[in-house]
Amino acid sequence: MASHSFSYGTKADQALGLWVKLARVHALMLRLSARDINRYGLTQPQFAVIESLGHLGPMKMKVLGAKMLVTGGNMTVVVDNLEKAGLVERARCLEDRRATWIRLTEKGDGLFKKIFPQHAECVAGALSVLTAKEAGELSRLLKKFGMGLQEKFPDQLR
Amino acid sequence: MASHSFSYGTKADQALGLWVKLARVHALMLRLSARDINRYGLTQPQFAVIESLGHLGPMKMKVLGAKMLVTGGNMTVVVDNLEKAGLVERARCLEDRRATWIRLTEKGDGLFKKIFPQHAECVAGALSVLTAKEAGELSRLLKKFGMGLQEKFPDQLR
DNA sequence: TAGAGATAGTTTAAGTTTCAATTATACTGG
DNA sequence: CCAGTATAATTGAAACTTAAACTATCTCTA
Repeated sequence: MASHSFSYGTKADQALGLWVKLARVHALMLRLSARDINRYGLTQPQFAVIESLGHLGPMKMKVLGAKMLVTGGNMTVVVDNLEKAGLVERARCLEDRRATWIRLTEKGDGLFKKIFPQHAECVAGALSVLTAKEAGELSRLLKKFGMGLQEKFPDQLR
Repeated sequence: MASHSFSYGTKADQALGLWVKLARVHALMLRLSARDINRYGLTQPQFAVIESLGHLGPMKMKVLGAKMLVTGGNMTVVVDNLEKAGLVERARCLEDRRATWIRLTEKGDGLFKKIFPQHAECVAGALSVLTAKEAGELSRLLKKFGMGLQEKFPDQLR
């Protein structure tokens, strides 16, 4: 990108270059995905909550947050908005009264079943710019990358 | 991930799986990167602006926004905050009076020169969970992915 | 050359994100 | 048993993001 000015050693340069590419692809995919989701009146994080609950069943706020790599204070707002829309509901946890169960309402479950397959198609369409082999390889590398990060920086990643 | 409940065809499933992995790695990297940047009193997007200006020199709001894949309305706020901090400044563009040049102040340039190399090291450290060969392959795939998306969905990507 | 349409940047409103502080509850070692 | 500590969720403040509306300016064409 920057064809001039600075260089901080091959390794650091490569690393930054890769990070930029990763961020760029992520931003592009996020935009495509969000546009699709918006058509159903949901935001990206709202959809992520519905998707998690739809696939894995009711779970506590904390688990939901961990699944989304999002800090706690945040889930409250997202769930608040979904609750206002009548798509999820909170229920007291009896064994641990600090905790709260979140689950889809009937309406939420209906929405999930309706829009999820369409959204999956949308993502698949985007991914079709890669061959199956490339997608497989990319998937493998991303998995190793993610696991490696979790392992190497357990503290800095909360 | 979801070991049960739903399946929407191998292709869509794989696509979603890859998208989840990509989002996860991005979130992890973003967190590491942001923690590092915060030590210098900057947010991630503020740093991105300083980095662009530091590497490529003064540019207009629009170009800055495009470089960051961010909608226009947004740059205004980020630049506002950087201007308040005395790190960048606006200057009227004489040829086109709708446009504005953004450039680093002396203070902003000093900060850039000081923190950029350290941040590059931080990113390189994170990336070291992959071998050089893997990093090269990942970089290639991400590049192809990103270019492919831009080519296939020019409209949906603004 | 005047008017129509495009463009650069700002503003506004709603949502998301993080961090830090707070509340309520649970756990645990002396 | 109970004081100290840890945990689950919420709240509040500051920043970011988007989309849409708006202002000012430019450009192109009839």
